[in-house]
Amino acid sequence: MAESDRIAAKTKFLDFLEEKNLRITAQRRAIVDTVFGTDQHFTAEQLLEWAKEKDSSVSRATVYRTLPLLTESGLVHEMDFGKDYKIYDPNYADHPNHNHIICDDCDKIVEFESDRLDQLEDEISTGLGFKVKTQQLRINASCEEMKRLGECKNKGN
Amino acid sequence: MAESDRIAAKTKFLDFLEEKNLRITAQRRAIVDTVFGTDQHFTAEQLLEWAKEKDSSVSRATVYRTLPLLTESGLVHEMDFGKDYKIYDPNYADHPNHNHIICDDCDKIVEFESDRLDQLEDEISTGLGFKVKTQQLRINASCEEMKRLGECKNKGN
DNA sequence: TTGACAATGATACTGAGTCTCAATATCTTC
DNA sequence: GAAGATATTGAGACTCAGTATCATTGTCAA
Repeated sequence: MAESDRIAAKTKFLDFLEEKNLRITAQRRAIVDTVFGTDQHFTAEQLLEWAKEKDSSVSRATVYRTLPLLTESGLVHEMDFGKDYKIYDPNYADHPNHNHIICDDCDKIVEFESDRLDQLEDEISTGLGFKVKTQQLRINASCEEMKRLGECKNKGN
Repeated sequence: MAESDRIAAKTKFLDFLEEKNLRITAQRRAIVDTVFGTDQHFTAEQLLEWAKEKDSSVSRATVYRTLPLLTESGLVHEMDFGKDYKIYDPNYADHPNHNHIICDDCDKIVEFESDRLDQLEDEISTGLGFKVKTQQLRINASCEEMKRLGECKNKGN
């Protein structure tokens, strides 16, 4: 994410708070700076850890309270890969329809977009009488190609 | 699921146990009878409750130990709709590639299959150098059509 | 029947996420 | 810039799905 995009995302979030009559606090600033200061996917616990480095007063409760605001604002995307924690993606504002492949062996995540896929999903949902709210294609795989290239640091077996 | 399919699924699972040198116990029989005695999707806790009705000696631990065997055998499919519990689908042996739409309002789940979708997913994954293990398209939606028909017992708002 | 060991139940434990509540910070109004 | 209404906070208790432990029991091949 370019520096300008980061600032834009931050500004959008502060605007979002204002629109909802929510207050801009030091803790929220630290959290938002953290989220839009990285390109990486992260977990709630990671975000807590990183945000604490910026402002040690940030607590677990505040992180968990702020995450729904970030997803509601459309700037961060919440993902579920069947692990017992959720993964958050801060690159969502720019690419609102991208999907993910996760390597079960090394947890590597690759993002991709496909207009054909989006179109097909909409077609199917509408045909079944549903109004789509969110859709997530999750592909669990093993990165054969990367294994060959030595990029997949196979954890298990 | 027709009676014959239920018996076939049960038999397949008992064969699966035998192949892996696992033992056929009264508790496993009760669990398997329960799973293939319904068409419904269920949670681990529901399965525990139902199986206990057949054999009160079935414990939570055994249910949680048996579920991975059922999914590994390919007869039951584990799904994750972003809730804090997993949902299991006993109709998987017959329709190994079906996907799901869940209504966020009333929790109604509708299954669907699409060859075009499967094909497209494979194409994309292969193109990215991954060998697909499992793929799950999850669509969270609201069942507009059903709301109109009064079938969606809207829980929230 | 026996014996190796797979499987069991009870229960303690884990860990992500939620809730509570008294104390504090923000923001608006004057 | 004080005051007051109230949104927000941190600490820690709590929830709850799922896992681990371990002594006891059940299965099944020999």
